[in-house]
Amino acid sequence: MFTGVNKRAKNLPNITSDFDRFVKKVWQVVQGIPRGHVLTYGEVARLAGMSRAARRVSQAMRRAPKGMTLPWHRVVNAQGKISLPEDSSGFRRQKELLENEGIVFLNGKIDLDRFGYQGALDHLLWGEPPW
DNA sequence: GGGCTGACCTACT
DNA sequence: CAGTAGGCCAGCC
Repeated sequence: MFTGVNKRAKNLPNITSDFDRFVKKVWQVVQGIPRGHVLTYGEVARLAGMSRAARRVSQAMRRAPKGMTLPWHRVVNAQGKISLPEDSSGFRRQKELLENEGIVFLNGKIDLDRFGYQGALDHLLWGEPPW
């Protein structure tokens, strides 16, 4: 019986699972986030075709090949906050990268209406940068 | 298989 | 606004 049909074959890289496809889509989506804007994990998941896979987005980004340039710092949680321990080097690096793009933190939070998905649309439609 | 852990999210108090 | 509860699902014992 083929009980393993739907299982991911770790040792057979040419067999791609739904999750593998999701991972690659996440890379594309993240690479498409314009400078000076952010998306939430949930939005990235939805744009990558799995609306309930927000917790998988970080996994996907960590899997990016070494040479690949991913603006991973442009992904934050739904509260507009950096989802890393505040005392970690990763937190400081992400915050610095975002601030270098003109993103403003207010009480440790990014205003998603300005810098998030909707803000990016407004920017495209009206040509008014949020910064 | 079972249990536990996350760079999460939404809904509800 | 803060805190909680339940849901989510791949990966790693």
